[in-house]
Order: sequence, then structure tokens, then C-alpha cells
Amino acid sequence: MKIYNSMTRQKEEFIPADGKNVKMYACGITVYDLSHIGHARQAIVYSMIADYLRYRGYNVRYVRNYTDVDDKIIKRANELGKNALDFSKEQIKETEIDMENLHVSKADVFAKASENIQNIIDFVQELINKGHAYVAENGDVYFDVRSFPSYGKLSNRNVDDMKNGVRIEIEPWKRDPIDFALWKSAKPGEISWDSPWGQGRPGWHIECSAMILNNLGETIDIHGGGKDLIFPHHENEIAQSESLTGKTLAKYWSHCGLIKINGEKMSKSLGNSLTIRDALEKYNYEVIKYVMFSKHYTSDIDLLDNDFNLAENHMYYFYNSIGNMLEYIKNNKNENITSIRKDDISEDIIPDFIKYMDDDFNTAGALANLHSIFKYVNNIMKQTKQDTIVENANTLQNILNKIREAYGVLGLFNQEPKIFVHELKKKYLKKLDLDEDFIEEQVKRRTKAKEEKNYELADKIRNDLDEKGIILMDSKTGTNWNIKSLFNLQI
RNA sequence: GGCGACAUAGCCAAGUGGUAAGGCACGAGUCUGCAAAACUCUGAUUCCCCGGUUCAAAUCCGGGUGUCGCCUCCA
Repeated sequence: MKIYNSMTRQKEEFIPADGKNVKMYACGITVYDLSHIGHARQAIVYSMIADYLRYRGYNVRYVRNYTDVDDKIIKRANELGKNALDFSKEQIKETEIDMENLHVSKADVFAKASENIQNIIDFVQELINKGHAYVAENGDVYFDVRSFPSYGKLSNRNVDDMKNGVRIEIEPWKRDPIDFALWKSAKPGEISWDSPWGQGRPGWHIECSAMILNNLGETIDIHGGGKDLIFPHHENEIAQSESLTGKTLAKYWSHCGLIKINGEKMSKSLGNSLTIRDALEKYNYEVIKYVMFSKHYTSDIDLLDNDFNLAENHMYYFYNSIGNMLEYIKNNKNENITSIRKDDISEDIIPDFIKYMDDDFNTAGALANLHSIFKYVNNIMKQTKQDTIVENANTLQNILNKIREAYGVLGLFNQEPKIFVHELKKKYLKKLDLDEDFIEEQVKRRTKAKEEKNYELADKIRNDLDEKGIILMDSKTGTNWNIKSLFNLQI
């Protein structure tokens, strides 16, 4: 198995430090607002990685964090007249609801800064004892960046270059402008804890170092996070942890690409975030996952509405096909006959999936395979030769089992096909401002016209419905209607 | 100014040394009263440009151009 390592900037063979046991940490969310689709991608990606590693036989211990003490949280809570911790608890709850609705599989531990204050204080004290940190005259504690010679190795930055940067504020109490805060002394109206350096609260970077040490140990296998955290957050984590332990913090640094929406960088300050809640309002959670998995996780992506619509079309096609498979199997299965088709492809599904996924979690490649699988499936189901129908059913059953096994690891195809399809149709009917009864009525009128060979009227009814966004599909057993935009994309 | 990433058909996108997956759109066909769905076929002599390494490069190296990100809180 290969995984891209941001530290070495190349794909490497994945070899955990301890055999089949994998220690994994991903930086979570600072909870001062509703989570957005970028948070969703990161959460989806790292839980996918944990799930896939487990599928491949690894024992994974996966820790994520919530930053629940920070400047923005305090500011927002004060605006709302709330206690900062009460506020962040509420926000965590909201994020948990979103993640639940997205069906993101849970980490083993969700660590929170506020629940690790003593660990953080101990960590900081140890850094002071070792000469890597100092207490400034204003009561803050800073990490002494110059005491960690390899500072900058992850982001490939040079300490002296950074000093020339124009944006570093002048804070005279710091030994060096690039030193960063481990502990911040309390200002009036801020939440604070007792510490050897007076009332205060942790800086941002230290919580991850402390929680990793506490929950996973000195060296972990995979450390994940968004690309935007490479500097300074992850660089600082490395400095803190490696100064304390003298050990490598993480064997593999993994960074998830950032998301833009319709060409715009998503940022809370710009206020153009697509929240998870909004996305779920518009799309089924598997559609959202499909969008995420249709691009490589390390790439930055610009999500267009079209990406979601296309994913929706694909999922609709897959689920329709699965629904038809189940129907076909039910109608044609014969317990006494176990033979399968000679060209059965079911045995290829898992190895193909693994081939892609073992190569740095190439979900896009794995998803592409679904199209050829379903083409095969739909081809089989078109065949009407009675003497092969039972083995067709057996083959379809095998294929379905393998699809669910493999793609279930990505969290796909866990829904009832009939319900998935029906919900989607319902959604679009509402959008089109149509109701089923009306359509059924038109279909009946048209069927009657067809029977009377009044094709002119039949076609008019169909064209009228088409203009409203409904397409009709005639078959031997009658006429079905469907949503046009679930099949045709207007680009 | 410093650091980094990316550049593959009209669009999305996989592919990091062995001769360009997949999808959308487009076109043709099977089916159909006609359609739709489903299925079949069709598209890059070529991977931003220029050099170089190699028997062989979209893939490696050097240079250039362009887009984006980080350097301030950010997944």
C-alpha cells in the first residue's frame, strides 16, 4: 500500500511502526460556527482512510480533535453573552449532527482542548524545563523556535526568511518574532484555567501535540489535516512534540486538498461557505461523498454545482440499476441451481478496488470502475433467454455482494434502492412544482390515446410533460415517468 | 518578496518511465408507433511551451508561461 507523505513530497510504501497497528490523528475543527463542506471533505477523507485500513486488516486507532478554546470562540461567545465552553459544546453538538447526517464513521477518540488542560500544562512545563520554551513578562509562554533547529522542515520554510516577512507583528516580549504562544495569559472576560504561570489558556498548536502524546504516544503513523494547516500549525506541532520527546512525531504526513465553491475560495471571513447543513439540504449524503471521492483527496478542488448534479445522476443510475438487480434476482433465483455465467466479473471487483485504493487511496479510479460494472449488469438484465436466466440471477447476486463489500468501505450503497430513488424523485417533483397524481393522470390519458392509436395526442401529452421536466418511458409492462434532469445534464 | 502545488479532449477527471482509465456533453446505431431509459460504437498520433536524460517520458531533469494556495485565523 502506498501513501503520499507531505514531509518527503512523494508516495511511499505504507509501513506502520508497529506491524498491523496504526496510530492515526487528524486535526479537526475549531468550533465557532456551523461546519462547511471543506470540513466535511477532511472528515470524510480521514474516516475513509481509517475504514479502508481496517478493511485491509490493520488495527486502527483514530483520534480527532475539536478545538473548543480559542480566540474566535471566545469572541463569538462574548457577543452572544454565553460562556465560551457552553458555546463550544453547542457548536460541537451541531457538528456532530452534521457528521452523523453525512454518515461519516466516527473516530475512536474525539479529543477536546478543554478536557486536556492538565496534559497541556504538563507538556508546556516540560518544554520550559528542557529549555525550549520561556515565560514572557506578560505571562504568556512561548516556544523558542531557535531551540529547534529543524523548524520549517515540513513546510520547507527558512526561519531567517520568515523573519523578513512583513506581516509578523512586533511583540517586544517575545525573544524572536517567530516564537509562537503555547500558553496565553487571561485577559478580562476570557475563559481561563490555573497554571504555574497564572490564569490563562492554551495556545492553538499545543493542544494537538498534547492530545497526540496522551492518546496515541510519542510517534504516530499518520497525521492528517487540511493543507492550510501545514504552516504554521503542523510545523509548530512538530517543533513542540519532537523537542519534548526527541522522537519523530509522525511517520506519514497527509494533507487533504482545499475546496473552492464555484470558483471562490471558501472562508468564514468571506461568508461564502457552503455549510454541511446546506449541502445536505440539497443532496443525499452519498451524493456528497461521491463528489468528494470522484477527485483525489490531495487535490484542491473547485466544486461547481455541476459536480453535485453529475454525482447525483451517477448515484441515481447506480441505485436504479441495483433496484433492477434486486428485482431480477427475486424473480429469477432458483435455490436448486447455483451455476453462474461464464463471463462473471464478480471476482474482479474486489481486486480492482484494492488495486486503486492501495495506491494512495485512489477513490476516483475505484469509482470509475463502477461504470463498467453496471454496464455489464445492465447488459445481462436485457437478456431474455430463459435458459440462462437463473445463472444471470446468481451472477448478479455475486456482483451485488462484491459491490456492497468494496464500495461499502467508502460508505456508498448503504441505502434501500427504492427509497433512494423515490426520495430523489420526490425532491425534484417539489422543485418542479408538480405532484405525482397529476403526472399519473397524464400518463393514463396518454396510454388511452396510444391504445386508440391517437399518436398525435399521445405525443402532445408527452411533450407537454417533457417541457415540465418529466420524461416518459414506455415498456412492455406500461409507462413509467421520471425526472428529466436526473438523466440529462445541461452544462 | 519567500515557500509550495497544479497545468491531460468542449467540460470534469485517473494515470509518476513502456506507448493516454472513466464520466458529462456531442454524433451514429440497437430497441420503439415515435421517443425516453438501457446497451453498442465514435473522440487527444497526444498530455501548457522550449530544451535535456533514456532504447523508451504525460510521467525524470533544466528553463519558461499560466492558474491557484500558504506565509494572519482557517479543513
